[in-house]
Amino acid sequence: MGTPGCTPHSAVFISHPHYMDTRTDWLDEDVKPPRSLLGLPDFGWSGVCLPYCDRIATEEDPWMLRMTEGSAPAALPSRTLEPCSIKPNQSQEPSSGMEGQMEERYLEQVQTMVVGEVLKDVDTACKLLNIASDPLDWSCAHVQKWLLWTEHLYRLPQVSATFQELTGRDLCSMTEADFRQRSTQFGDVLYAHLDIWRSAAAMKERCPPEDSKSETDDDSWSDVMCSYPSQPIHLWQFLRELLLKPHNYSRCIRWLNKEKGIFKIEDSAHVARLWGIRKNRPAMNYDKLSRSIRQYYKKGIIRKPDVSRRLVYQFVHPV
DNA sequence: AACCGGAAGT
DNA sequence: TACTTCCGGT
Repeated sequence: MGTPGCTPHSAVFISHPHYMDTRTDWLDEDVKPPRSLLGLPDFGWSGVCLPYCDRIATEEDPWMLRMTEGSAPAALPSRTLEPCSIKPNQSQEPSSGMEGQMEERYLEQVQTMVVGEVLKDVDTACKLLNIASDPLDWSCAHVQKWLLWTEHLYRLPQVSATFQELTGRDLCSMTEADFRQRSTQFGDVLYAHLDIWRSAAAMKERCPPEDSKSETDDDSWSDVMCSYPSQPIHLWQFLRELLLKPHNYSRCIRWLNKEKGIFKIEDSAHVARLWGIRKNRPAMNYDKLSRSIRQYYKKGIIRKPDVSRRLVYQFVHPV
C-alpha cells in the first residue's frame, strides 16, 4: 500500500480489520515510530501470533514477514499449540522433492521459533503484570490486569469494564460468542489472545522448560516469579527490569552508560503506561512517575546525572 | 514538555 | 513506607 510511512509490516496490520477500522487513539499519542508498534496478530496462523508489542514486527524479525505473507488466514485459532505437532496446513503448493523438503524444514524451524517466542513473550508479560501464566489461576484483579495489558497491546479502547468480576476460570469457560456479547467489536480479539495464553500455559505444563532442570529454581523466572503473592515491586526495580530487557524495551528506555547506571527514558508516556499496568494504576503518567523517581533523590537510589539532561537519570548504586 | 519539591491521600 | 495524586512555579 502506498501509505506514507508504511513499512512492509503493514501487511500485518491490514490483514486485521479491527485495527484499521476501530482503533481509537487513547493510547497512541506518544507512539514515536509507528512501526515500533505491534504488528497486529495474524490470528489465522495455527493460532500462533506474536503481537507482543515493541519487539515484534521490527527489522530484527524478518521471519514475521515471511509468515504473514505466506499464510492464508484460516478459520479460528487452534485450541492447542504444540511445537512438535503443528503441520503447515497449506501444502497445496505442489512443491516436490528437495524444494518441498527444504520448505517444510524451513517452516518447521519457523514454527519452533515462533512457539518459543510466544512462550517467552507470555512469560515476559506475566512478569511485567505479576500474574500467573495460566489464566485458570487468575483472580478478578488479575483478569483486569490482563485486559488492561491486552488493550495496551492491541491499542483497543477500554473494554475491561465489561469484563468485571470475572475470574480467569470464568473467562476460560466463556465461548467466543460470550466474548463478542461483552464486546461486540473486540470480543474476538480478546478471545483469541486469551487462547494464546491458555495454549502457552498448556504447553508450559506439557513440556516444562527443557534442558536445565537445575536447582537454581529460586531466581529462575518460572512460576514463582510470575504468580501472585510477591510483594509489590518498587519503581526502581521495575525500571531495572525494563532496562535488562533491551530487546523488548530499548525503544522506550535504555542505558546510556550501564556501568555508571545512567539511563534514558526514550518514551516517557510508554514507560509510564507500563508502570501503570504493572501497578494497576490506569491513570499513571510521566508526571506522576517522575515524581516518584524524584522521591528517590533523597533516598539515594536514583539521581540526576552530573550534567542534567532531559529524561536522563542515574542509579546511585549501579549493579 | 520536562523538571522540581511541598502537601495530602492511599 | 512507598508511592500516587495534585499543583504552582521554573
